[in-house]
Amino acid sequence: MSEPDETVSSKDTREVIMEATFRALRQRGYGDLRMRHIGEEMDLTRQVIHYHFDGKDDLMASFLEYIAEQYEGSVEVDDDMDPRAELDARIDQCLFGPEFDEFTHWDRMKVYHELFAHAQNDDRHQEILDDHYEQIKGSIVAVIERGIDEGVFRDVDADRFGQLVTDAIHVGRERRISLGHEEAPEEAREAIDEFILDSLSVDE
Amino acid sequence: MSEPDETVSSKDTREVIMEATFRALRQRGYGDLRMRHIGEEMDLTRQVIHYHFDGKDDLMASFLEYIAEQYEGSVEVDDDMDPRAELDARIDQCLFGPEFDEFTHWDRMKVYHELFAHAQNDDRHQEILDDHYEQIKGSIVAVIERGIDEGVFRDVDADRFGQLVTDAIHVGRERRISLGHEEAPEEAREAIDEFILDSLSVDE
DNA sequence: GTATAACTTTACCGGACGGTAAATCGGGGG
DNA sequence: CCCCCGATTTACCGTCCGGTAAAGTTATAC
Repeated sequence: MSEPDETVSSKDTREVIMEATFRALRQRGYGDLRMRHIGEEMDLTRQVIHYHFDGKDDLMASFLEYIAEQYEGSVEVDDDMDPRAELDARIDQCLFGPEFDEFTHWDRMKVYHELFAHAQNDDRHQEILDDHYEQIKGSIVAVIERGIDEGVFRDVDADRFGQLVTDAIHVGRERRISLGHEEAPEEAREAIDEFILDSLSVDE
Repeated sequence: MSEPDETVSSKDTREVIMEATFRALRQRGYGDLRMRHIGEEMDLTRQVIHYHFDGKDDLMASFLEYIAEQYEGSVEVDDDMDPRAELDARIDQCLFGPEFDEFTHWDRMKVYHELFAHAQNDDRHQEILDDHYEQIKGSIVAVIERGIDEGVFRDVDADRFGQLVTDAIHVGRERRISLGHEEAPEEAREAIDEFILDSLSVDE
């Protein structure tokens, strides 16, 4: 039931369900999420969910793909940006923004990190999130490689540096979300600059 | 109901319940944990839990304190260790060991990180975990400060470096647990060495 | 206009959930 | 010997859960 349907209205309805799931998940958290709550966040009744998805597990897997896709699609960089500027933009985007439609960056991250933790008990979720991790890390690795080619970065192991940056972003967000450390994303940004990006520059 | 009881047997029973909770949590995961499952992991019936704890929420908060305490108590360092050796030992302990009784390091970490993610929806859990984070980070900051005093480390911001190390440990574990990246803890160890500890040494 | 297919609603179910009341057990003091 | 009381078991309950069957609605094609 996860493959896209043909008709227009069913696509709309699936979108409506995804947004309702988001709203319910934001308010209740993953552990207290009930099909009924999702229904209450829509104009439609909760039983339509069972028509469009094969039960709760399928819904959650589809929702995880939906939110990961939104995340990936949200990255905007100019083609003519220099590598360092693009790298900065990507990092800032992961740590601080952007907002679109009714949901804030931290709404999305709260839900994302909650599903991330749950993935250890769900192979399907783990697979989706691993793909997404590779995608995010890959986009950072790519810009580092471009910087090396263009001579603005030192000839480092791009994969390794990309992973460091990705992980530093992740833990900065998580400390804010799980422990309530409001300053954690800013601190993560500074640590990335000082300990990783500085050793990337050719003119250090 | 969280304060320690006086009698001997009630203390034993609480311990039995904690261990049963651990076993159930390891097998089922937090989201699928039921009072019934904990009962099945003990010789006692599940209703004794309600005699010793004020329901599931109180049980889980007590369990979180129990597991955090175990974690803290597990760190063994000699008093006469030099700061760099103690720092290495503490990092390795957080990343790789030790095991005690029937549970492995990763059993404990799986449960710990799952509760960590849940803390964003539970103020009591957040408070306990924040205290624990400060404790772990504090022990690392302390040894860095000692190293600075003894002249084996450069005069850096010990609090900042302690946080970097703590966070790098956390994300290395999480990537292994949530995404199944078996090599992540090793990579975290190498990254800590190369990017953080190297810039601590006076003889770089 | 009416047959058909897509979609939505109404009504309902069996089971699992956390929790409680009351009965029972078992050891120490009188 | 029995009473007391903390500890545990047995039996049970009201509620909520995810899911389904069937009726109703709407739009389109012929």
